[in-house]
Amino acid sequence: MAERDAAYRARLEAAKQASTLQLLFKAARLLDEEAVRRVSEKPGRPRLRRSHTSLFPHIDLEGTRVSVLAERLGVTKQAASQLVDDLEAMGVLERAVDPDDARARRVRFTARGRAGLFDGLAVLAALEGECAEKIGAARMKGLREALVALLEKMPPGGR
Amino acid sequence: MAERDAAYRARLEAAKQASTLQLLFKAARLLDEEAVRRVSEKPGRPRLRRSHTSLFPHIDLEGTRVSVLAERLGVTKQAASQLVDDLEAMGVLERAVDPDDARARRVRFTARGRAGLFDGLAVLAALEGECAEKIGAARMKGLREALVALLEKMPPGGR
DNA sequence: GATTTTAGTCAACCTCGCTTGACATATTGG
DNA sequence: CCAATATGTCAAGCGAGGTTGACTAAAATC
Repeated sequence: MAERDAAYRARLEAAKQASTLQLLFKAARLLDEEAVRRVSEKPGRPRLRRSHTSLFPHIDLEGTRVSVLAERLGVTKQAASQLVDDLEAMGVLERAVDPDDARARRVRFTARGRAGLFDGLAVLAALEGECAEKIGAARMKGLREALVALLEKMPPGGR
Repeated sequence: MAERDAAYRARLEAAKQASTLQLLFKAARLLDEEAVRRVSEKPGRPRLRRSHTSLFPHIDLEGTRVSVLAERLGVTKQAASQLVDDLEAMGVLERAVDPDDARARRVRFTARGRAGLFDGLAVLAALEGECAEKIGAARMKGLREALVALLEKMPPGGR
């Protein structure tokens, strides 16, 4: 029994030590938490949730229809509409008319929304700068190269 | 107006290109999804959720009290107890008596739970091997070194 | 030995992030 | 011009992942 326990412990330890993926997950989680913490720390900011921010990259400059947003997010249009509702109430997005189709609306950023977006990106850039300082430019470069290579080979087919 | 739009677009593009952190988040998310997909693909496995697996690293070999688990997870003991309930029903964990304290129970893995744990770690190791193949050993080493350095300088104080 | 604290559970409820279903309105296609 | 289709909203509901409050039983404290 004691032997089996020792073997168990040893295998667990080995797995922990070996897994670069676990390190990746942990680092991503911690940094993400830190970024969210810093952004939401700023007073006068609407209380954004992750589901809200995940919408942002999909909003085109000229405005994007709710159904298109839903498709890009992989959710129903009702769900997308709900997110837009929230962000509209916060003054981040607005629904403009679509000149080509009276049924549709074009969801786009307000001036305030754009400003907030850039603020958020600035926070991220600052955090990244701190990381580079801590681990050195060489390691940061290695990190970036590995991630770029990894992402290039990932999306198609998954495996 | 067209000028402002161009500036907006340019700033967004710059931010996207520059952010190694965003690459990190994306890679972690995709790999995590892939790992979860592979593990839950295996038939005959209990349907674990992330909240369940997040409990595992906190369970000691000799068993761990629910209140300790709650503390380590940063949730209430009721929430931790709920997770243990689920995993007990799946046959992954069990509540053993605590010889030192008749109020307490010691939550520990069942034999089946341990086996499943190692299966999961094996899946992770396989996925990591595939990544290394795709990007090359040198880049994988660079990735690992950067992550180790990063995590060493992160937990205390955060910033 | 009485009182207070600690370990754990039961029950009700909450928010978040979605879904399905029903519907009004506008556009497109035969 | 009428039927079929597409855009979006309203309403209800659900599962995940928690929370708070009330309670029991066993230790610890005095």
